Amino acid sequence: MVRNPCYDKYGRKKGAWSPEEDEKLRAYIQRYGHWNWRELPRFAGLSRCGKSCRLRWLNYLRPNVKRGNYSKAEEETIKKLHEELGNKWSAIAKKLPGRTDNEIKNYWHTHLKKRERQNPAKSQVVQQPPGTSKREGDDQKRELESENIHADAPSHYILESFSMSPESESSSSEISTLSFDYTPAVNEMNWFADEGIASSETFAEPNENFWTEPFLTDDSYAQYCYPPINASLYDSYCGNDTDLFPDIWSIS
DNA sequence: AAACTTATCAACCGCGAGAAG
DNA sequence: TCTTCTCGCGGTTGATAAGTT
Repeated sequence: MVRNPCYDKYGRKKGAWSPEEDEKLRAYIQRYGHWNWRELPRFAGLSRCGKSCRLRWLNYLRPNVKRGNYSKAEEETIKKLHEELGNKWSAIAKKLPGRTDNEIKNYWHTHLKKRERQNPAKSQVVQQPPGTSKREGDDQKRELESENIHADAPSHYILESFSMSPESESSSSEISTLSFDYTPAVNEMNWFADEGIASSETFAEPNENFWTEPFLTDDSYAQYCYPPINASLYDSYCGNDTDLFPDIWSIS
């Protein structure tokens, strides 16, 4: 279901994420936040483009991301908001805590859109029509199961007011919005360590210039850089405007 | 059992908005 | 203003699981 790993012309990995990459990214962001997506993979030791890291974090690694099993309430919310907002997936996702725009978009295209077409007059969840594939039937079964699980699930307005406990909040997407407007002191970073990040030791503590140095300019930062390269050559890391990378990456 | 078809969803791509210089 | 850069969004792709013939 995932794309095979491959490498772009700059040597950056594309396709499916390995558990090791996931762990590196998760540990890095939970420890330091995502201060700059473009630069992040370099510091996190990932040969990925920032965009890919961002997507992976938001859609998969971020705490409190719910997966699968949409409740009826969530489904109704999606349908209703889609009627109101159209394909504003990110806006819809904001109303569904734990769901990502990508996931909602996928869900819409694979489940709801089809049903809307089959029964445009009715925005209710409809019974499985005869002749529908077995797989669809399984989906409905899963949906019904999830419906039971979430029998008391609130409407989207209630979902909207969903608030996380202080504990979950501290380990949730709030972290994902941490920017370097907020410059944590080293002891404050232990806050992340409290999350029980197994590989938090992967990253050495930065020196005091770490957060204000936009680019690697000397070897003292090499520990954050994988593969170790001259940062000045890294400038267009995630852009489409450099031919330097084949050589750079081939060094490692 | 094999070949073919369909559904799913993670991930990629391109573009636009907004911020900063 | 204009340019550059980063981020986020929405559309699309493609590998693979699941179903059908």
